[in-house]
Amino acid sequence: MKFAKSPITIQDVATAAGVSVSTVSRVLNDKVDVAPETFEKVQRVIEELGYTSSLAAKSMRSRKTNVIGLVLHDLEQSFCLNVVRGVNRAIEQMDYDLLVYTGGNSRDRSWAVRERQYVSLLNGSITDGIIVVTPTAETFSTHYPLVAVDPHLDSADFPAVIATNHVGALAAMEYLLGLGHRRIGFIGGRPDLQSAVRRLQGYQDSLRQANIPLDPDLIQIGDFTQETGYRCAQKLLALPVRPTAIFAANDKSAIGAIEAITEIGLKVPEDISVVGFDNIEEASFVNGGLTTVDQFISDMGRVAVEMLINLIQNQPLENRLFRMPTKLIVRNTCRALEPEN
Amino acid sequence: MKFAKSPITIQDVATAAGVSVSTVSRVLNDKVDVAPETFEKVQRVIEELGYTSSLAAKSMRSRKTNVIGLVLHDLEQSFCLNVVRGVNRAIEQMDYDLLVYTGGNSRDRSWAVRERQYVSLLNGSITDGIIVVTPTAETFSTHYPLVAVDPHLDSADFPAVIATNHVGALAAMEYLLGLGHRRIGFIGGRPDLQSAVRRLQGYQDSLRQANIPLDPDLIQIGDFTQETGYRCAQKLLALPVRPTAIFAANDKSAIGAIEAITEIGLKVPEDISVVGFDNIEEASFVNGGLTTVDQFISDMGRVAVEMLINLIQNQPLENRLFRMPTKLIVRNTCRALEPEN
DNA sequence: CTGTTAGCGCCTTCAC
DNA sequence: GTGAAGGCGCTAACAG
Repeated sequence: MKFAKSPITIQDVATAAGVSVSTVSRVLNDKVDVAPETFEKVQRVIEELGYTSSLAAKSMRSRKTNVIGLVLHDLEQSFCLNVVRGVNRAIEQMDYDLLVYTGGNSRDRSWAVRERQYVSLLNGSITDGIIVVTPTAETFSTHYPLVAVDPHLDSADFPAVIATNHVGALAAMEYLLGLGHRRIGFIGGRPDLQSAVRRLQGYQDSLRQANIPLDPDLIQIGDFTQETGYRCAQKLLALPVRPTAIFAANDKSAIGAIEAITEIGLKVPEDISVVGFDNIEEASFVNGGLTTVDQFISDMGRVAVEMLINLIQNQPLENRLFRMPTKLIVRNTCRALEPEN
Repeated sequence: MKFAKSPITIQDVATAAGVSVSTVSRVLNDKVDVAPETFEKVQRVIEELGYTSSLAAKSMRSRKTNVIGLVLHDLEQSFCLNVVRGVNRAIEQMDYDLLVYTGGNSRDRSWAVRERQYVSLLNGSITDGIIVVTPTAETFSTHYPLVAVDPHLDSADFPAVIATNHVGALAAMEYLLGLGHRRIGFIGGRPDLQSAVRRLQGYQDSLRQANIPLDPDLIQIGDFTQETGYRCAQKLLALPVRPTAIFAANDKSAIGAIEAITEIGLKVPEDISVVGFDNIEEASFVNGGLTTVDQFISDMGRVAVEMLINLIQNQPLENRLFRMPTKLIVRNTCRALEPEN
């Protein structure tokens, strides 16, 4: 493979095929008005020369690229990953391509800047519309369609699809309370994430509603990773009065927690019940099946794509804010508390 | 936020600032020949109007975008994820931006086509160069720099950085053999991946070298996930004569294997030794620390970026093929076999 | 059916 | 120091 700095242009193809550039353009864009033989000849030359039209030039002229952009902070969280998965699947159906920009989990404060910068850089130029996942910036300057997934503010001034984190947490807690648990530990996630905050609120609200006093010792804040889940659980287990159940703000933490519980010789669910949040793939087989709250993350990606494409095609949006419902998935990590307790 | 279809152009800025487009262009590109006051005025107008220059138009004119592309099949494998991480970190140092294209783990055969398509689409048009991770296609038609990470063929006709999978597997096996193990199970990965094949070869070669007959029952093929690691281990454990050690072709599989081992009441490393491959983050704390082979995946990303940027800047490449060394990381999942065995 | 023409938004000479 | 003009590769009229 040579890296000759001599890109083949539509002009080269035209000359080689003995036609005009517009004819080549027509072939490229599958226009009908081309003689079959001409079409084939041009096609052959394109093949031979290994020509590909320049996205840059094309988009500049036609103001339409059929490419949608995805801007996300971090590819390492399962949340983002699952959104990408959903977006990808949805994109494949439609006739669009996907370009992802990610800042590479650099947790610096300047992310909001780069986020905005990327939106302006791509949108309307190389991209017909953009999906921003858990945006940090509160506003974007783009004249082109933009949809956010799980933004920090509900009052965001752009269309968004959000997870019903609070409702989901309530459902999990309700279940645990229904099983008779009163002393329930909580393993939280990064406080800078909307989802983490909301789940914690759900935890607290349902306790309050059940007239159970909040015990700050029962709340351990991690960062949504398995490792901190493990460490937070250790702290919970070291408490003078151990919780009978643990609600982890995501599945990864829950898995870490189960690890910690198992390690000290206790069993899930016999000794301690555990509920997670997310319903990631692993959840289905960890410890015989983790009871968790499904928030249909990849569906959020799909919905975002649908909204965006509607916007791109100038179709009306039925809802500027789509709330993705959550669903409690009961598996094998919870157990009713014995009456003696 | 409004999506008015009226992108602000350099012309709008020029008019608003009462200067010509070329002056604005000069300001944009930090040219020296601009009066300080003019500079500031233009800058202010740009700010006010929220103007961002079009990547498309810019790249078309100047044939240089300072954007590099990353094409990868699948974002869900830890290998790819770690490469992305390394690339991201390296990119941040240099003055480049990164655009990722991923096919969204669709394992269909048409990936090679889309891969090539994307390379042509982006390269030289929107991208100054491209890194392809574990390419499926054997050749790419681009006149611009391209570097592959872990390609299938050694004989690839593009610069590449490859993992020394075979050497790494030998090291792991040597270690296990040195501990006295003779009956060693192997959990493989997807056979369509070069890395999986090489690690299996390493397993077989070292056995052969130690004059230990190959037992096909000891080789279970998974797909690099924790789940299949778990299932493969179950099969290994169900064997009439159980292996005393298991070499898993990646850490995820190893973790699944440990799960299976623990589940039937056996202990790692007391009853069975386990070695992984990759040294992913989790490896440091699973089961008190997983002994594994570090292949410095994110460094591979960094090296790829360095090679690519050299290529872009027309600097000579010292090596067209960079072999990333591997290193055995001894932790707590292996144990010397008692002499009685 | 096909060629000619006119820009898309920007950068780069070249004048002034 | 600044403006005017040309052209990057392409598509979309409009002619023929």
